[in-house]
Amino acid sequence: MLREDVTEAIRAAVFEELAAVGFARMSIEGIARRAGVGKTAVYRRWKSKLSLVLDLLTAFAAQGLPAPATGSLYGDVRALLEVAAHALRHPVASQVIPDLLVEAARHPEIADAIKAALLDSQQGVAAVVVREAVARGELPVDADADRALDLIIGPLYWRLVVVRTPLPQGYLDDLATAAVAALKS
Amino acid sequence: MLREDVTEAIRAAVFEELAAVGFARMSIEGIARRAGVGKTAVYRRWKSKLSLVLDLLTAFAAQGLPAPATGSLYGDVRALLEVAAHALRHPVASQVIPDLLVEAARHPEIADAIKAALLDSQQGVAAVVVREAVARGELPVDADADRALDLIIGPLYWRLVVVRTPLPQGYLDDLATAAVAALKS
DNA sequence: TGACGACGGAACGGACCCGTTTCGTCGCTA
DNA sequence: TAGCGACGAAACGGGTCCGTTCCGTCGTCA
Repeated sequence: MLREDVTEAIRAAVFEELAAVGFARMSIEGIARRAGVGKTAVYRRWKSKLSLVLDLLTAFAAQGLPAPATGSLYGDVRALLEVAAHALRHPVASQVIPDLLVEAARHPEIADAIKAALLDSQQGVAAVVVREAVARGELPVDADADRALDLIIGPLYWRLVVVRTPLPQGYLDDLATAAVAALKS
Repeated sequence: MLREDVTEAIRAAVFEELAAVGFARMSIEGIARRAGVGKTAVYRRWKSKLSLVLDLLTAFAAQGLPAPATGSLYGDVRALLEVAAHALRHPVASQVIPDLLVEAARHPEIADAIKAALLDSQQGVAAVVVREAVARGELPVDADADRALDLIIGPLYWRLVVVRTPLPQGYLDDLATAAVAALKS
């Protein structure tokens, strides 16, 4: 009989707190405070900070990711970059994702959850894109999907999350062209 | 008249503590404990956790990074990847660097220090590599050094730090080939 | 040999958080 | 309308860390 609106307020607060202070500094008291809720309401639902975050991640994983099907390798790559750039430009996501990736190195549960929520679906999409490009004859039959993902997402992630420099006009088109050239090499 | 051996022990402890628990969880008490030193010795030298880390970063920045000069674009790119992979495979560095990058979003001072310690020197090296490749006619005259760095380092960083999957045999060679193809596109 | 100063250790009051318990309130549902 | 249960608030003892202060020790230099 837990009230759903309270549950949702807590979930939202976790997300905001994660972005604001990061997993390491995040506290149950802080979450309850931000959610306008008693600590009891939080502990009634989750047993620790970690399970709270894992719950959020698995909910996110359930969404899945649609594979693009534009009919050309360039089009598919460009679409992938668009989706990724949109996600990584989100101020909250661009803060939360790297933070959790760092914590993943210390908490295997987080590593597993992130793998399930983000990496697996991305790798799945990359596999589909590569397979279709091979079927069209755009890539050799021994093309590797993991390598493809590295070449497509890597530069964008580096630029948006690590360097954090604004992208020039047309940069995604440029990256897509470069990635296709790299894939065919 | 501060004892240099104590100073050095503290610096080493900061590095280890940073790798073990991250900047957010790191405490002066923990550093002193790990260094086998009184808190007083730390506060006598630095005024806060932040200045401690900034000091470490600027010391690191002073080292600089030599630009490769192998005589070919592929050779230079391959050499860059080798150096970066060596650094990012280091268990301590691969923990500390992403952690500080995340904190950089919350502390402008850290962002500046990282830019000076890592990004600027890398961008400088990339600029040299691109300029020489242009001089050799391997790249068009309008080749962009920032884009080059994204294409070279991005996939490697993504793979080593985000996905954290072991690299297959010959993967650096492969990445170098792919990066060169991307650069020429 | 005496004075100086950095040292490690211990303690300070204050802050924050942990996870738990108790309380009175409020909104369901029977 | 009576009862049940989730709610927010507050307090609990216990923990860690903050930045500071005091102390007794030890090495150095005059």
